[in-house]
Amino acid sequence: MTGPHTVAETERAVESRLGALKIDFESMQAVSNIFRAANAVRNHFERTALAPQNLTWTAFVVLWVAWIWEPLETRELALEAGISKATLTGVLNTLEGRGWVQRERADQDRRLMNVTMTTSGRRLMRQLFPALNKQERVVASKLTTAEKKNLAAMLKTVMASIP
Amino acid sequence: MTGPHTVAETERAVESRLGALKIDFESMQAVSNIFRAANAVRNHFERTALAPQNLTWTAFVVLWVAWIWEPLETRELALEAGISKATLTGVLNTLEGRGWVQRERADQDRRLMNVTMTTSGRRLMRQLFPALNKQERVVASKLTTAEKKNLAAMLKTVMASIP
DNA sequence: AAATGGTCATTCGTATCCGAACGATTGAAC
DNA sequence: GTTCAATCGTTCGGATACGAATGACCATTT
Repeated sequence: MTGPHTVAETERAVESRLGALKIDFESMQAVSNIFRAANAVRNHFERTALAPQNLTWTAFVVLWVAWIWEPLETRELALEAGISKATLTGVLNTLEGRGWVQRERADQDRRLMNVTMTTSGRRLMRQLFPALNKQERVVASKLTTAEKKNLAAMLKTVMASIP
Repeated sequence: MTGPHTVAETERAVESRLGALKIDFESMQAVSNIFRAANAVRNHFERTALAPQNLTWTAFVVLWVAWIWEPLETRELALEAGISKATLTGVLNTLEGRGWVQRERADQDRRLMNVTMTTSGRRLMRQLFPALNKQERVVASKLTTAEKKNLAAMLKTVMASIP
């Protein structure tokens, strides 16, 4: 995941292309490492805990949100999972096709769609979530408890800075 | 991006489904906030600095790596950008179609493909990179310089923990 | 020089991913 | 009771995203 070039090499290369233009390298490094870490961790999860069920990270997140908060409406599920409604439609097709969730049109408001887990889906998550948490422990194993909390807090600060 | 439920509510809901099973919530929060932050920042960039050119974050990263290190081979570009060779082929088709990069088969080794920027691509990046760095500054604006470095370091620690 | 094992970018198949447009439905105004 | 703006999930179009298979090419061995 990490490229072969060092930070210093990159800064020199940027300066040679922009001259005197001021670039905030601390912000750049902080942000780019968020993306690198997210990709690396995501790939690790898909290769380990999620591989036996051939699940993508997104599909797992949707399944997890549905497991925790069911029954819930599609728009809530998309918001909580952090994906668009359009994406959720496709993911739900996948998950429903494998028999892990169910869609039902709401009685009161016929526009809404209620999502619930199936028995098979609940059984899967009871086994899968601890397995995934074990991998979360692995990727965070070199951080102290205080550092994990600090990391989460700083990332929340970043999100709170987005207009 | 952030869901409507609090951390405490989530932990209660997990415990009600797993009973006595031990879950490492600190690791879980640290990891899940990496994903949330990455998605939020990515969406912000695509809505602001990248919107005028209708560029995705991935396409920008590929363009950036090519700009800094050109000429370079496809496999190096994929490694440095953090995507697979298969994905890169599609992204390069997009970027080459818009006239920002060029592909040329290497003379010595006919298997290799060298990627270079076009004049139009270099002009774009000279304008686009400072605009993006401005947005990086925005999302990191509530962190001190020391915190930015600390954040980057902890994320590198996470990546180094992946087997 | 023919065979072989390795490496390269691409193609294929499948699954996300999103914005915009769409049809169905709702609730309120008149 | 009928317009009408708002909201729901889905569809559509285009762009990622990856593993596996593929065809081209290279270097080494026979």
